[in-house]
Amino acid sequence: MVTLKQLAKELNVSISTVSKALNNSEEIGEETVKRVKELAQLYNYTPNKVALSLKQNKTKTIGVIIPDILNHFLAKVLFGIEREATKRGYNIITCISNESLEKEKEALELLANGSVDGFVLCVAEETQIEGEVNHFKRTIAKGLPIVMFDRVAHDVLCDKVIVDDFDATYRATKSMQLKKRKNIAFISRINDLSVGKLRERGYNKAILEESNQEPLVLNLKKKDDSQQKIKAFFKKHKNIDGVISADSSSGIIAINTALNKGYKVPKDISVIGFASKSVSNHSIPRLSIIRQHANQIGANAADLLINRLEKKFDEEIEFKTKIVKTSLVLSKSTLK
Amino acid sequence: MVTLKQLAKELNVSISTVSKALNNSEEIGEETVKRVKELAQLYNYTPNKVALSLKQNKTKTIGVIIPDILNHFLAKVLFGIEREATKRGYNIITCISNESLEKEKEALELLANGSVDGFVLCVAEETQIEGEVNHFKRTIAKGLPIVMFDRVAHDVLCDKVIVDDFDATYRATKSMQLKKRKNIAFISRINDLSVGKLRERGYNKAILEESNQEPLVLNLKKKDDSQQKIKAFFKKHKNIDGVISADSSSGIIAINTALNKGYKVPKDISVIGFASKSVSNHSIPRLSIIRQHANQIGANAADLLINRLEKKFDEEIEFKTKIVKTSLVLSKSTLK
DNA sequence: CTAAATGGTTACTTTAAAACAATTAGCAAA
DNA sequence: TTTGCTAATTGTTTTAAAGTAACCATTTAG
Repeated sequence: MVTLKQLAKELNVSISTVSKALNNSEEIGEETVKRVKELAQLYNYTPNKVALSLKQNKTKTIGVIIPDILNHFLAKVLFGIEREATKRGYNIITCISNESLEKEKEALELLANGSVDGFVLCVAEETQIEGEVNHFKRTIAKGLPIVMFDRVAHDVLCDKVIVDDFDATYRATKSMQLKKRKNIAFISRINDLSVGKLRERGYNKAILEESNQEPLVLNLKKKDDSQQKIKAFFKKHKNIDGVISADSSSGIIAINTALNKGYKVPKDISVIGFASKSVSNHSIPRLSIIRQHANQIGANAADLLINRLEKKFDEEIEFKTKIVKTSLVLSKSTLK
Repeated sequence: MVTLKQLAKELNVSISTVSKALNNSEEIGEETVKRVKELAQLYNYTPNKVALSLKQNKTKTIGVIIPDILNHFLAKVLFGIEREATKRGYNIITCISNESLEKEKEALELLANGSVDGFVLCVAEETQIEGEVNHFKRTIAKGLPIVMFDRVAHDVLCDKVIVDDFDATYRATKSMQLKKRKNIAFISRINDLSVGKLRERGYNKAILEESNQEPLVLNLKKKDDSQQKIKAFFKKHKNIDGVISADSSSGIIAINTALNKGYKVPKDISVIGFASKSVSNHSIPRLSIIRQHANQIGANAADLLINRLEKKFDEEIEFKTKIVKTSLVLSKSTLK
């Protein structure tokens, strides 16, 4: 890598002349500017990012902490974050908390030593279960803004981007009720998460609004064999005619299990699930999905953070909570 | 963030005394060391990463460029890279090339300005199609080592981590032939990729070793409706009794399509596909998979890079190509 | 001789370490 | 006992990493 120093030496001028010439300062003569720029081009000079960061006390880098990269939704959000960040001239440093509070803490502390200007993160499962928030507060107190997405800690003052989880399942359930479904079950593998609970509540509300319906919920654990559990669930509750699923796999597995047991989908059982378009292909008929627009969530989160990072000194920005609305995309796993 | 300077001022000693005391230098008195360490602890001092990077001319950061984060395999490799890197004290900066040559070039150049010490990457599809490699060579010439994984550019001298793609499909096909399958088809949505081609060749070899068998290949385009194409394929070739799939979705869709058409799986049609364990759940019976050990691939790639970064000046390490062997994990979509 | 034009010096960001300086202890000689 | 020297101990100064920018210096034109 060429440095200003080397260019200066070769041109027989001072370092600052080179710097100023490259930054189009008025103080440097036209001729000199030209000479400098030509040599810089020749050697493919680019300012050293690290020196710049040190001098300007900002890194143009965002720390992203996600609990699980294998979660398709989170991966997609990451994609959205990356794209928006890149567009605005930022890089992202990614850490994976693996749903662990300890790792989340470590990642925050590791990157809060000048490596990044701020954080975009999704709270780890363990953190949510234990209700721990001090590490977030400490980071913010250090002057590093945080934007939380999807799973958020409500008692931390920061920007947030969330999904209308409650509404989404409420509306999905309602839409099934409109088609005369009377025994709609709710299947979830994310009962420990804040969003999982919200989704269940949305479902519950819709069910309880019908005087003759009762909630019927199957909560799966991470280690459970979903196929078996769902199969047993269907066997126990023979009158199920609809399924709302809260995570990206349960819906698909529900359809396949129902088909396997001889039910017709959607005639006998209608299914709607939180999932992405690509996963919806994994069943025939295709799963009707609640799309979360993960891309947008990521883009919004990055946007909020960068806006805060680039605000002028005098302006105070209030903390915003942005809700990205889900869309119900009906495919053939539900009757039109 | 507290700096050495602030500590030094408060302690009435020089900056370097503080620095040395914190680094357990022999040159500083026991008493002073204690005083310094106590204050540093009190203020929660951590060395500024950026200043350290500048001074030591290394960032302890790896640039990771992946073509597609929504690809489950690639996401899993990223996970492996992240874990290994974290374990060895490195951070990763992630860029997504979106399968585009241009973006890949940009990412390389963007990060080659001192942001990272080296790269771990998977070659973008467009790059493979166009056979462009100069941007890689330029980066290596700048002194930034590259490790390529999965899709690699063979005429670039660097460390590589690959999968035994050819062998994997060869063995999978052979295993079906042993079970008396006579009309085994090959379905792929990644025909443009080097690995896709290798997988097809492995299949071809096994087929052509049987005098009375002919290759039967379905290449899907990205924009195709896989369900429809596969359905049509089955309709056209009614005697298919086995399917080998090269990508993570086709196998699942093949099973579901076969079931939908009334075939019994595995009795009438046996299916084996490249896929991950979690996806194999998306069919009943579960898809028999060729596991690529994406985690290990990532860990190996990070390992190779870090070893090279941390080598002593005098030692020359030869460029290695590590092959991570796939495992054939048979589930109920194939007969035992 | 002054002022505009141009470019150089120096300071600053943070850290580490080589080189150097100051202090003091210990010991020997007067 | 006192002086002087060496060497160990302890700490400071300086340099270096790459960059920007405030401030200062030189040159030349008018």
